[in-house]
Amino acid sequence: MESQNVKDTVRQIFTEYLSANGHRKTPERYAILDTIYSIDGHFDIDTLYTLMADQENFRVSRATLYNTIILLINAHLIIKHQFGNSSQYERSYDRNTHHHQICTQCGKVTEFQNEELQRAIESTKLTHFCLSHYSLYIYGLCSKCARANKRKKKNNNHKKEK
Amino acid sequence: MESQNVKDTVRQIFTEYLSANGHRKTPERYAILDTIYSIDGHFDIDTLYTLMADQENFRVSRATLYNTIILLINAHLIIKHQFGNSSQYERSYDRNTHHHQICTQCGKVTEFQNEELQRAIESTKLTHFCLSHYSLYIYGLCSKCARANKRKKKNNNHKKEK
DNA sequence: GTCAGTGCAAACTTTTTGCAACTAC
DNA sequence: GTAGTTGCAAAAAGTTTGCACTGAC
Repeated sequence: MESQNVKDTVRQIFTEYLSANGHRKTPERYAILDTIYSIDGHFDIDTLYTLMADQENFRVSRATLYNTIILLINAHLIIKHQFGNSSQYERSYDRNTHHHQICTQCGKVTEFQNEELQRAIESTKLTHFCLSHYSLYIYGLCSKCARANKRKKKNNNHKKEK
Repeated sequence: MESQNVKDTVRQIFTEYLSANGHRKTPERYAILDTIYSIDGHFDIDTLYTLMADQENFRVSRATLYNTIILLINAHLIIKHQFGNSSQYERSYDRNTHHHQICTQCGKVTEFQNEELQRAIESTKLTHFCLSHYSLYIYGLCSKCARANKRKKKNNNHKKEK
């Protein structure tokens, strides 16, 4: 789907959500949705704030960002993650299901897809629970940090031998 | 394994970790480890602080709790979760692998086990990444909230009909 | 004796809240 | 016109940091 089509579609979904829940269709809300759907990958509130402040887009306050984010989560247009210190968000419409690898050393987050895993999770029978979405976070060492550690260990051994 | 045995074992693991990394074996650190290993399920810093302040155990400051928690994570004796506002922790030694269901409405977190799912995740081939541990969070509605919503919807329909 | 670790309070970061002004309906 | 929204600033909540003191080694 083309980028503009996606933006139009999510705007429509958002409009329906706002109407259905008696919320107003303010220009701020649409500007925020538009900006979010022009970001690839994760973002936090501060990044979004700066992005909207810098570009000619639209100037909105942090409070409005937080308010709108809640609406967008409820409208299933974005999902929230909590790795690291601040909350991270990502758009959820027209994006492939993916999982997250988080390096416990440098904090780097990478995404990966795995259909088999996806199937396994989605076909899990849950008791007393109605699934909406899920997040799988895999923690460990990225190749860069693993290599750095190896080198460090080697150096330490050399020191000891002296 | 008996509770006391577990506590002895983790204390030993912690001792080895501290020695290996040139950290001191302070009474505060062991008191914190002991308290954590007498808690079932999740806890946050504040809960731990209150628990240790109330009981005769040992009085430690929040700063020390944060410091020690980091050591315990690195020693693989506890793992960190980030649902809701504050970070949650749980002991990881001698506890069954489990996944988390989080109600998006009331925030309640429940654990469940599923060996098939566990196998699927653990057998996933990762590229450029060395797995240490993982967390699967399933979001949705708990049965209580799902029922409450149904009732609410019904009432709204009745109102509209008037 | 030395320096890592501790307690305390202050600082910092992220998020929430109260309130006056604004505007979508 | 009115009530839901916005922006701002203040407050709250969670975590980190600086510093003097303590105690493990």
